[in-house]
Amino acid sequence: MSVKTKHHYEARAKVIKAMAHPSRLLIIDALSRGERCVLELTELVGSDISTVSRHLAVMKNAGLVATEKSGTTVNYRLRVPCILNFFGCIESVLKEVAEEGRRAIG
Amino acid sequence: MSVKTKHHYEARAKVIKAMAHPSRLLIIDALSRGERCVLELTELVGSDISTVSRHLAVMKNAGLVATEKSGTTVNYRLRVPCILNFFGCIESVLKEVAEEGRRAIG
DNA sequence: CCCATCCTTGCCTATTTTGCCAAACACGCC
DNA sequence: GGCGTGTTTGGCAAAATAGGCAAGGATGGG
Repeated sequence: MSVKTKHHYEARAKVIKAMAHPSRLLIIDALSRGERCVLELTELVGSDISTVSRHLAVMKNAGLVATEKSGTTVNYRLRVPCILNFFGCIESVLKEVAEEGRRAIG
Repeated sequence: MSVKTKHHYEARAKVIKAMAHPSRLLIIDALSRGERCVLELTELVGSDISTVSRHLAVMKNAGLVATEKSGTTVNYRLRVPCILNFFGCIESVLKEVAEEGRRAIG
């Protein structure tokens, strides 16, 4: 089954790191509804276009997204849709934390 | 459904960030097979115990793990087992990347 | 009370990440 | 070739992260 070498964990971590940023999660969310070019994503994220371009480069390098050129614009799409399943689990983590907070108060 | 405020993405990112490190993935892996104390995890990870303790603190703060004291030792356990489902998806990302690499060569 | 054990925290340094601006690059069009 | 639009990259500064050592709790045993 799983081999669990140090390198293996590093490879996994690289993929997860590529998601571990608010703007990148927003981008994933947007891409889950279809392809988007850099400019569109820039408007959604609200950072400088160079910043968004770099976020996308990180995600692409990790294998999360793929690109397709169309004239002068570059369209990004999700490459492995199963990452969308993460969010349900993340929500339940947040929910647990919230409940704990509530218990601590009341 | 999902509200998608900036704060929402930050909260999600915090949880994912808490996983985005090789040692922390190793810890999650270990905890998936049962509770472990700090010392046991330290041996598995191979870093200084203070480093491991801090990794655990980050993960706890994010809601990934919970603790239970037993005498002088502190046992950590996974709090939300669904995060284990991530790994299957991560593997498929890595597999895609590997295939792409192979295509690029041959 | 003192000690040993287990864990966490303070402090410091090295590294990585993030983000912007400006410059470069790519492409289609005239 | 020159221009405009869309994207990436170089360079830099600010901030966050990681890791070790040493010091500081906490807890149970004698």
